[in-house]
Amino acid sequence: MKKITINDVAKHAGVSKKTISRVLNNEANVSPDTKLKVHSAFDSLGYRPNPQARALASNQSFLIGLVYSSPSNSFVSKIQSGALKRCKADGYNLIIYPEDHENDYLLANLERGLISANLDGIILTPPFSDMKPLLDFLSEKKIPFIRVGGDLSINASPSVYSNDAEASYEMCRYLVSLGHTKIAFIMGHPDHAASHQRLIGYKKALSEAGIEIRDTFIQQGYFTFESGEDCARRLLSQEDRPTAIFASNDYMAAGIIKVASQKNLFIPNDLTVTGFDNAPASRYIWPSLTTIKQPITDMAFEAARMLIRIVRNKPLENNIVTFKDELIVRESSAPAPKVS
Amino acid sequence: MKKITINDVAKHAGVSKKTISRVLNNEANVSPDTKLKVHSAFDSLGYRPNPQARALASNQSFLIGLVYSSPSNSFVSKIQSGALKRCKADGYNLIIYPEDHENDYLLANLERGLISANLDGIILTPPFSDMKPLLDFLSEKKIPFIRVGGDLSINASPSVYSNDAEASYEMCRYLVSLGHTKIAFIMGHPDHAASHQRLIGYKKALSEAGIEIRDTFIQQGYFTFESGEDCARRLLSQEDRPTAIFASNDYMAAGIIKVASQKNLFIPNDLTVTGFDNAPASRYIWPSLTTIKQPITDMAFEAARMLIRIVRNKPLENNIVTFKDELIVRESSAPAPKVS
DNA sequence: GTGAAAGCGCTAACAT
DNA sequence: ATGTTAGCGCTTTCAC
Repeated sequence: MKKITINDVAKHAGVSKKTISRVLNNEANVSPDTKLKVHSAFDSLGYRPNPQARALASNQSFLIGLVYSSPSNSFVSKIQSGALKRCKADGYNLIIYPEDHENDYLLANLERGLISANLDGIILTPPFSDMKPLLDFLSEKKIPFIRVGGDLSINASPSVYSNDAEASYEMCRYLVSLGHTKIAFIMGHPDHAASHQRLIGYKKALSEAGIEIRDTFIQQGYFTFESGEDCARRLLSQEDRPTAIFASNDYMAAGIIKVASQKNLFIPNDLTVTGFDNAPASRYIWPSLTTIKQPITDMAFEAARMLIRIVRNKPLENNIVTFKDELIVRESSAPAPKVS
Repeated sequence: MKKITINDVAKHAGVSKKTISRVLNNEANVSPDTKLKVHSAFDSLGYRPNPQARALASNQSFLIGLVYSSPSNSFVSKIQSGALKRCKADGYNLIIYPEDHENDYLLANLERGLISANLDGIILTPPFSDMKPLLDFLSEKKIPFIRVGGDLSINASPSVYSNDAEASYEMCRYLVSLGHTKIAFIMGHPDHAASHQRLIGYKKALSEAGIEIRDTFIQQGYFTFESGEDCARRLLSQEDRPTAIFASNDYMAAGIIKVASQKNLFIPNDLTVTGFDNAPASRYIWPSLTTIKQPITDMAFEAARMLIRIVRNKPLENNIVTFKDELIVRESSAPAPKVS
């Protein structure tokens, strides 16, 4: 079975191969009549254009890169599915780059990998969306990129963004509304800009409510289950322990619940625990977690859409697109216990 | 900044471009001397071969497809990272195809997608590794593929495989050794061959232990948290309820734990619950799950390795490679309660 | 051990 | 509205 090429189709349809190419690329200036002929030739021959040949001739690769760190499987899954949906619809393939952002040779490896694949554009997710050297490198090489969830103050390039500070603020307002005043906060990995934004929201909400901010109630976590356990142990062994703990992601919140259960604290009656991200695990654990849902899939979809516009030299409607987070109340939060 | 091509390098090194090509592809018949010259030309010019041009000329795409359904983020994550590691090391890019295996147009869509990308080979994971029409289609089109975790009886093509029946058998033997006799089983999605294998292991272990197999103790689940809840409700409302429930994956086991907790059953003392897969959630929930760990990452790595050998027409050492699963005992299992 | 010429399957630029 | 020519950057074939 020989491979069918554009020449075979041209012969079969009785036109030049340039005309075939025109039909393939939906260019103007093809009569409806010939278009029909060409399409029927496609069908009867079962023709599939060779993407590598197109790529070479048109100096595009139709390849988009997606760079991410993988602390959370659910985040990765959502970001992939959103980006993929848009890419496939536009005829692009998605190449994934899961990278350990703490690797020393990260930048060199990544740069080599990205360059050698000859990508048309790159989607950067946290914490890569905030790595200035990487951003500068891509700019210099004139490789189009888009940032997802980065810090807007770092770089003026096109970004898709969700307001972490605001979502965190909303969560804390909710906790305050339940009557909590001893609210602890577990930070995310410091390399992620979002971690700092979430802290800002926490502080703002507490200040506005007239609640004193205690340093001992703010613990540094790293987005892992184990770091959540560690922070919980430190928090719950304090003499005047918090009645609510807000963790910067759901895995850390799960760690808190484990430690609390081991200490025979009943959740949510003895202790309110909330998370961030709406990971699948937030539904699987018991009690299920009150958390913040970010529209990650939609954000990735939009990021891919914008990137493809950039690649094709079409103007962007907006350089920054913002998405809204949502508070999801489940079983792990309850009114503060009455003071004894 | 102009793109540098093989011609620039040839000029710079004072050799023909064929020689450059030889060095690029590690072919024989290049003197060490010229090889050195060429490499230094690479460095000083910062040359990166254009993958699309190589692809076109050599009639390869250096693209591997990975097809999977996504019931479990952790499974997807492991399979991706294993396959990716091997692919990148060999100069291949991985294109992901997350597909809903229950979609009516699945086969047509998938076939079109796989063909048009011009992949060199395809990695098939469950339940796609067992879809005979798909396997036949790929064989007919002479697209190399490898199956991961499929049913060996369906197709004689190269496969990477783990013995689900045996792992399930081992888990049940463990439950029996704890003194359980009322052991229930929650099946996985019936489209997955592994689901049936796991049932076989369950039946074998119980029979060997002289335990009667009760139909009411075998429930049909679908690998989702919710299906686990449903099955648990049916199981735990029975008059003579089981003292141990073995779910075919961890998400369903999490569903059991939730339902049990709501019924004030204390795990593991009142009820033993075990899962399968060693998903991250199995550690995050409380009590943590006794489960089966499959070496998914290693299996995917091996699958990619074998596939690339096939693509390159190198002989396979073994057509079928088997991996061993491992029982992981955590907190959710305990000896059977004494009969009252 | 090295090179010249041809060509992979498509698109770009310029006719007509 | 359609065709002609050239060429994308590499590998292949075959010569030396």
